Amino acid sequence: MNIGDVAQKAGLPPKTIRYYEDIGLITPLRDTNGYRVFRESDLHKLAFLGRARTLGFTIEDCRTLLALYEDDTRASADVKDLAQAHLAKIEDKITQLESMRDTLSNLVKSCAGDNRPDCPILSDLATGQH
Amino acid sequence: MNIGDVAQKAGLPPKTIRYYEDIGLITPLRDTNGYRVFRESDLHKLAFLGRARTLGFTIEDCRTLLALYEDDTRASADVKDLAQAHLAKIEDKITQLESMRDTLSNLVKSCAGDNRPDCPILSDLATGQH
DNA sequence: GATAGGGCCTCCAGTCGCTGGAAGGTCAAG
DNA sequence: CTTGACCTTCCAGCGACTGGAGGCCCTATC
Repeated sequence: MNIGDVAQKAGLPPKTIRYYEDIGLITPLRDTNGYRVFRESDLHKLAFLGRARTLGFTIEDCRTLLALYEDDTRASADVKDLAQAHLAKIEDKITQLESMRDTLSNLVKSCAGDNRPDCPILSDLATGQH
Repeated sequence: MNIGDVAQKAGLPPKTIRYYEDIGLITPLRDTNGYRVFRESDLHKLAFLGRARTLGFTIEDCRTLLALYEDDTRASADVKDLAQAHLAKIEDKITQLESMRDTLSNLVKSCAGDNRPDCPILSDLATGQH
């Protein structure tokens, strides 16, 4: 398989796949013409990576997850710990964003949105007073 | 005021303030010794920027917001549009993160987290099957 | 007057995870 | 033989800082 095929199948752009090789997440073979040659196992890893990234794991987390995946002597506790830590970060981010959303939506509601200059959004930003 | 004082008052690191000058958000004066000299108006702008950033506005949004703030002939509609667009992006992000959170928390729940290798988290990443 | 410490300066590099583009080799079809 | 789609490498840029090196300035103390 060439990079285009595997990109299609894994649902990742070729650029991303080359990048993953660069940082050592995968090591496809090479044809005599210099083209990358992907085995099934490479495709499998790429799909794994794609899903892990979709769940928001960092690249370094993905590296660890791949390593755990390939180690039959792993303890599931290690995977769970990683996932739990990541989950906690996501929950923090959600909380943060929700707070932004609440403030912003109040401000938006309170703004007339007409052609006059008076604007509670700007007043709030200027003074920090709600 | 020197950068240290204004950093304290505005709640922003000196590095960030220098960066804001670099990209033209503020233009403090200079003392004969080369030190930046901040006026009240600079402090005010920095506080404004800090609050806008806290609400998640991008730097370019902040630039626009500052410009609107300083233009008495603005239409509040322009501010509101900007805020609303930003709010929509935040809501999208929240939705995305919530989906990650839900998937992840299910996976975490289903994983024993002991010293055996069997792990539904890895199985899911490997196969895309829940 | 020397020195120590803190604060300030600039400039460069790195963060994260790609993404775009330039310049060029390869391959299959017509 | 040419066209066009693919592949290659390498370099630069995104956003919003942040860290660090190397060096000047200012004040206080000895």
